[in-house]
Amino acid sequence: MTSDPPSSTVNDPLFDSNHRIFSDKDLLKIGHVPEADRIVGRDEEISKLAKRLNGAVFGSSPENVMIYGKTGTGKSLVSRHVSQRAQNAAEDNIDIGTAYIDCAEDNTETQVISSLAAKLNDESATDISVPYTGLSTSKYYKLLWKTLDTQFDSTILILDEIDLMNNDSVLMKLSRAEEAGKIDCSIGVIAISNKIQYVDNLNERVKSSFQHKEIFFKPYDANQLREIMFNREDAFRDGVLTEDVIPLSAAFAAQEHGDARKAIDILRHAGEVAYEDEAERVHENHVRRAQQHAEKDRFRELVNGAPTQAKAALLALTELSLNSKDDVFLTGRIYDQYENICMELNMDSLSVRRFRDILKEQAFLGVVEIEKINKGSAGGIHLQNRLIEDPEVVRETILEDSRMQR
DNA sequence: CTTCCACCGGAAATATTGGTAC
DNA sequence: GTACCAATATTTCCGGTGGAAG
Repeated sequence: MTSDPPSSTVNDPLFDSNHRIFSDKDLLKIGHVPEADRIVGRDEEISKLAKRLNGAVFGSSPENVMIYGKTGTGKSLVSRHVSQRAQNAAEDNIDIGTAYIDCAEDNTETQVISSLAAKLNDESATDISVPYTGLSTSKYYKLLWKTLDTQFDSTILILDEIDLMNNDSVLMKLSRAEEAGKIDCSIGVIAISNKIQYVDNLNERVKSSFQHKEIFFKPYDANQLREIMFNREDAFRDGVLTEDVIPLSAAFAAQEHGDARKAIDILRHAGEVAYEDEAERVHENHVRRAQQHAEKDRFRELVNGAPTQAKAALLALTELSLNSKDDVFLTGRIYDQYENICMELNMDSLSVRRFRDILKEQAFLGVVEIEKINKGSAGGIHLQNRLIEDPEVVRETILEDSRMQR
């Protein structure tokens, strides 16, 4: 997590180690955990969480905790911070393991368990190797238990964005492992979610075995956002930031329900914009442009990162939009166009059923908009699809892909 | 008030991908 | 190379929809 000091051994002038704008950009990275005295306005949450984990430090069981709060309110930050401190504070004869899993990446039971095992496993200490994939779920569990047993007295597991996981039973199995005598290591789970109803939707069996306390995180207010950013000012060189930059970024982020992640993103972007501009200092207009860029970039990335079939589908929709004055089209109409495109590009075309789902996925990502309409006896229920962004822009983005050339 | 159109969308079945272990 | 495994992609099948037309 800590970065290397800037090296001065590079003498090719093409790469300059003395960045004009940033002095330590890592401070603005998403996963960055600042030192204790730089965490703003979360004292209460920190001490609450610490109380729950207290047991681990002295060799008894930590409690499970469920943390709620919107994005960018410091949930992951505080969890990582407190668990790290618990690990450091543990008594001499006590070994605490900690692991952080983002369920947005590992969103199945097996992936979570295998990642946990891989992260906690110290091969030199356990003589176990955890394969990246290929084993059955139960084998991964066995590897995890073995790892925990041989290395730790207590473990704190952070499961971030747990609502994105498709299977609850991990929570149950983790809580039960100890009482079932499978392992001799206590486990405390910190589950993080931004949906308050998460627990309500849990399976009853899971709910009863995952006994937990709940902690709520409030959004940051504008003052706290500002303070957070001032705390990371060191990421920039001295005097590079003009006065308005931080307050303005804070204001933008405050509009997004006090999302500190957004605030820092904008700040970093503004620095990048200023750099590309060859400006000496970061000004207010860089922040504004950073804000706009962020939106466009996000969209381009969505389209660019889409699978080839999805691109073909979007291309069909774009061509229809460009060639008629309408901008909404029925799925069937788009499908015909899509089949033409596939034929010309010499690629396989998917079934209509699948095609519908692809459009729905794109709607979920915010690239298209779908409305359900009913034509009565003239044709029942249909979906009307519309591109949200300018078709010309979408078309250009898609055509950047070499597989889309005709 | 009923009919009826043709697409919608859930579910199950099947195929494909990408990996370990032996 | 063979047997497994999880995850994801796609196809097949089919009952459900709901408002305009009659």
